Amino acid sequence: MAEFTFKQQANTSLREKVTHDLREAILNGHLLPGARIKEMEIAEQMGVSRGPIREAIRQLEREGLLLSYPYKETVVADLDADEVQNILMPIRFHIEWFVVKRYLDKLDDGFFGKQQAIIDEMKAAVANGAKSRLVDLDILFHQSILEMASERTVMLTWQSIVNQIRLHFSKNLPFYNLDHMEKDHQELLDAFKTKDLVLIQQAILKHLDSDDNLLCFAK
Amino acid sequence: MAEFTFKQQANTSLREKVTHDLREAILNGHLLPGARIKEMEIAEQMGVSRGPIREAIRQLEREGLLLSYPYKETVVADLDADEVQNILMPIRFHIEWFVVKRYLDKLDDGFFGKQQAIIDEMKAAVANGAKSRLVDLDILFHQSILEMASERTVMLTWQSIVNQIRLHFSKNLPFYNLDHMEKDHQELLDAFKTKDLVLIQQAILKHLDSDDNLLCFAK
DNA sequence: GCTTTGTATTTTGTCAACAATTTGCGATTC
DNA sequence: GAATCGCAAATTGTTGACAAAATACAAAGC
Repeated sequence: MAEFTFKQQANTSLREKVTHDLREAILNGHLLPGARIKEMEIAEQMGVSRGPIREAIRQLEREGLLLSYPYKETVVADLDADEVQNILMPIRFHIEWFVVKRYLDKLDDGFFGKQQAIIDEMKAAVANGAKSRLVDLDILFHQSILEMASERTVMLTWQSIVNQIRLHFSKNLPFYNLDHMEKDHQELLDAFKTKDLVLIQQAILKHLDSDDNLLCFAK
Repeated sequence: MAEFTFKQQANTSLREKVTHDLREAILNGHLLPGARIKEMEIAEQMGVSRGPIREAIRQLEREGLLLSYPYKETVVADLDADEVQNILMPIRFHIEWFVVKRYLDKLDDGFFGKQQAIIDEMKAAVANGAKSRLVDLDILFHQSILEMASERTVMLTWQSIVNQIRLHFSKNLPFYNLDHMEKDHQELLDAFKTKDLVLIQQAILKHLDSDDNLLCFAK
């Protein structure tokens, strides 16, 4: 039996907690696109000084969630559905394909089990109408693929797009037909299980397309 | 004739100047990968306080040039040539293709003239052996394509990869055969001039490949 | 000699005050 | 009454001081 060890302490700085809370507020729709971010207001509400707030703003600006105009104001960004579909989603597809191709040998039963558990929870979430949980599960499914690689550039690229994708889906959830969700991801997972790169590529491409088609107002 | 107007004042904050100078120091190789960034040291050298330095660090972290470990240190990132070639360059290709496809009507003589001027300067730079200028010109050529769109997501994505690409090329310049440079870009521009999307796509794909093949140690 | 412990130093993280800039608004002028 | 000006308030930008954490290193114990 493995010897007992303590878990690593979190050791998160205030800045990271602020970034996290501010990000969640945006993703959960408590701060809507166009809403002005006043540093002092948020600092008081959180009970911290403006320093960590400002650093968080710089980070979220890069994540595409905030727009900052020097000396003027910073506001919550608005996303263009078309840009998300035609720029960010294909980038996600691309890095996913890169990782799967390169780390094919890491596609083991442990991985498949984890993915299957996510899909099963999707099924439950669809049944319960737990829509926001579905968005999280979708992100989780795709992120866990990328985490196999744990390559810096992969994760950095992912982080620079993931929250825009998440916000887009949260915002447009009413326009999506969620019933497909479980089936689409199951097909993707089944393709992974074959370990056949041709089949996997086809499945990823199809997954991308299916997302596209679900968007009612797609151009 | 157009009426005379004054140019917009720069109105750059200290934070932005610090970010710029720090970025240039990294791109010009004055701060090598692994080098530790000490906030106080840089603040003293620049004659500013640590606030703007810290905000610049947050930004450059997101640009992939710095790595920050909370409560410990931040160091200059090292880039994996393979990741740049297989992740970042295809992303560049992708957003370029997206922009050209969508803004085909903006491909006018003014645009072609600007691009031709860049290529002409490439020719001169190759002749003079002005290598670092060549890297700038390559970036400039591709950036001016994206600037046609002035779409937020396009520019944000570009900014999150451009400096990694620039650093990669600066670093690996000795391994590239620069003679191709002018010819490759001329082919791309000629394809744009046809306004034929099939030809343009072929040219972009070929351009991506040619970059790939120039890399002597490519896997 | 090697490990462990305590301590000084260095460095990062946070804060609260101050400066610079923008914005809102009322007074003034034509 | 519309435009301009000047001032006050609000907000962002910057700073220097203080707090917390990590590191380096010497001393103590085995």
